Amino acid sequence: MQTLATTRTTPAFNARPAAVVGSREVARNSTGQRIAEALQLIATALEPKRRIVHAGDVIYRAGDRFEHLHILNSGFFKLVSLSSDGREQVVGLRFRGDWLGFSAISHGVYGCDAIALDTAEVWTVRYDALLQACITHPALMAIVHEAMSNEILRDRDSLMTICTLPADARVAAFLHYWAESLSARGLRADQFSLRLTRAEIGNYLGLTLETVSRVLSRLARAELIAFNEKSRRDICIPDFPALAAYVERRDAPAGLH
Amino acid sequence: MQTLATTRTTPAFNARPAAVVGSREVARNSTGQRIAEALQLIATALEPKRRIVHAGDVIYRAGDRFEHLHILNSGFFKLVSLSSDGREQVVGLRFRGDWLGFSAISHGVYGCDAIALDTAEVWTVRYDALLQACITHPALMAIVHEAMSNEILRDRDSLMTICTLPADARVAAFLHYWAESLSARGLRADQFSLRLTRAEIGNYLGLTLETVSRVLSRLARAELIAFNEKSRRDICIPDFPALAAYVERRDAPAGLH
DNA sequence: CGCCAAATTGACTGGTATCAAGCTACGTGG
DNA sequence: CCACGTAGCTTGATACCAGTCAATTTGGCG
Repeated sequence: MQTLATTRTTPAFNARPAAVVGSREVARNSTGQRIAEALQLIATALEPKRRIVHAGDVIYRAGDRFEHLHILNSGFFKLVSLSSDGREQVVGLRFRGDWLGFSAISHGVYGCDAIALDTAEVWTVRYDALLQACITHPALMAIVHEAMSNEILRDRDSLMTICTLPADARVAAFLHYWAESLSARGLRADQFSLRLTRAEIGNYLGLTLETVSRVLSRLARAELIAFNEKSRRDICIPDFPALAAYVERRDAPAGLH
Repeated sequence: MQTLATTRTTPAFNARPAAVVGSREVARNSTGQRIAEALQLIATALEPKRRIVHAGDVIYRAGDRFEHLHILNSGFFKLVSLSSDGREQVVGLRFRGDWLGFSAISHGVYGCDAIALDTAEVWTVRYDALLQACITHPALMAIVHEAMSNEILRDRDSLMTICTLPADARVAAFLHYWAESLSARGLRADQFSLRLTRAEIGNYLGLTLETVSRVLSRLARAELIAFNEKSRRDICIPDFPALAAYVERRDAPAGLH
């Protein structure tokens, strides 16, 4: 990895302390609070259609005409793009409070498939109704812009992870991201189910499923993670800061041979 | 590359015929028209501050307080992110009509550096003024949302390129993207200057500068591109469809050993 | 002219992909 | 209840693409 010239001062970036809270807790950290407030406002200002979907359900497909945006009130989604020559790519993951469909605004057509990873509650609003409501509720416009802005930030983070990290660190970064997303929403982050197959994780990270599997085994051997006996899709993260440090250092903490 | 299950119908995706026009022409293709109209509206509704910047100039840095959005009226920019542990990543490129700073909305702080790649004209507007104007000019809100939506789409495309294509195709895809961006803005796309070093291209694509250099040499040998004598940063694309086909097929058209 | 950044090219290395075999969990039907 | 099929996962052996290291060339500029 080589540097790109241009001298600069280094901005201090941030890392919120990821407080692990019990799974039944109401979110009380700031991010969780903001998500809850945003959902509250959406609920009252827009009266979205609510529905429950199940793992594998598709709420829109690439090519479908765009008229609605969707907000995830609970559950997990993956977004999958398909290129004209048949390459498939997981381009994003979605959690409670996240929006789905922004990328369709510019072309009037969805650009990817949105697929539920488990049972989820989806709120749906008409885009034109949203625009109307944004004019009467400036706070709503702020929320929408914030959500789009966050999506852009998150995409850049993915790009950075994939372009600059070796396989081990990529998988560690993925686990870190997932845990942090849970934590920010007041869900327990020290023990959770991945809800993605090794193939899906690999695709998302630009790796093969075999590499993901090997890395997970290695991380477990190094005790940065642990598998639940029964179901190697359920993992524990005994020491979250150690995982974060592993991503940054990109070398093994004694034990990873 | 393996498939991710989930049977599906394949949406027909698109590819606008990239008309190559002379460099002095006013844009007449639809994309170029829309960019011109958007700029027009921004100019009249917002009266942005205009200024000229030069190659290497920085219009904002990661960590700077966010108050303004910027629109590129001419020239080229790169966006560079820096991770907390010092990894640098080119996370985007910007052309005429593109906005800069969306990713700062959610945190109130810019998340990357915006650096001019040559002489450029930048328009700057206060974000709060823009929000006001969006309420009185719904068309303006549509333009802003469209721009953010496009940015998200573009990021996903990058991710797909980097995750699913080998080095040769990535570089070809990059050239394709650059040429198409020029073409959409009414600039000549069959012959242009790259304005990025090999290191910057490599960083953007998740490759080393040596690999980029080798691939460019190979593409030239295969006559998919040609270098300008003097300055190997100026390239010709004699057969644009052939380049596009090369990206999709991901194997060499006779001659590339 | 001489310096320095950028680019090219070659030789070698190493990290992931690929190919392949076998294991585990789970659901279905006999 | 068990046999069987299948999807997901693990692990090993091998291949190969791209990274690393290094030497050299090219071009821009004071």
